[in-house]
Amino acid sequence: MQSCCVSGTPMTEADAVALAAKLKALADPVRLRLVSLIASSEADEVCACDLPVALGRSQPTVSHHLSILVEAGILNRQQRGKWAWFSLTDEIDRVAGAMMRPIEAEIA
Amino acid sequence: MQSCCVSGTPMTEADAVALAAKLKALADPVRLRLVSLIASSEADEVCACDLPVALGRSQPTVSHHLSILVEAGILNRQQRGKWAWFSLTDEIDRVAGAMMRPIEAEIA
DNA sequence: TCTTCATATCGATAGTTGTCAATATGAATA
DNA sequence: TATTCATATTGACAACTATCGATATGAAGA
Repeated sequence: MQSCCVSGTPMTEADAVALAAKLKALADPVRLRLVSLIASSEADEVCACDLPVALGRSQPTVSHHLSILVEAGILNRQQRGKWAWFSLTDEIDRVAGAMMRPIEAEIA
Repeated sequence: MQSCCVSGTPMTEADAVALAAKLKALADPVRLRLVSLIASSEADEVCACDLPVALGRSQPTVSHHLSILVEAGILNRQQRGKWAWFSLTDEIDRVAGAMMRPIEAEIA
């Protein structure tokens, strides 16, 4: 039994479906860069207005990806004046640290 | 800036593509259950022969998912006699521990 | 209210994915 | 070598996805 799985019991079908949904929301290069842009930004948030240029995608495409991340509970959306600002949810902020460090180390 | 991203530099496009590929390999309920079955098994490996019943999928479908996980560097394949045995790669074992521990701690 | 502009939604399209039945491959044994 | 049986591959199909141009929505300011 691997060190990760203290319980010794395999994931249920329902748990697998739930976790797969979250991973699927993250498993796209544009969405990973969105999360990464926010996580590495000075104020921990970004304005949607900057993203089409930053990501090299059309405005509808960026909007599509943002809504997927919000839907998955990964991003918060906040309207401020004309602009929409996005930040990481608390849940993802907690998980992200543990996830990204070893994976980034692996890739490097 | 979030705690996860010490560097303060957002992910490059190439890094995002590479990480997305790994996450995509994991972002499926059947494949998560495969990984989970192996990680929680007594001997840290499973025989392919048991998987169609365990997962409720056809033999070709299971074979398809196994090959995706092997291709992504998540599973090792070892032929022993007529049977094929699958285990987690060292890389994934390391990452899995880091990923799952905080998530399990969260749940507990 | 009317205009402006940021963002979301719609509609379409090309590419990808999960699934299974049928078949091929390949290893052990008689 | 011939047979058996576990696994992989093929072929097909329905469902889903990333993308963009065009258009709608909705908020701020004139």
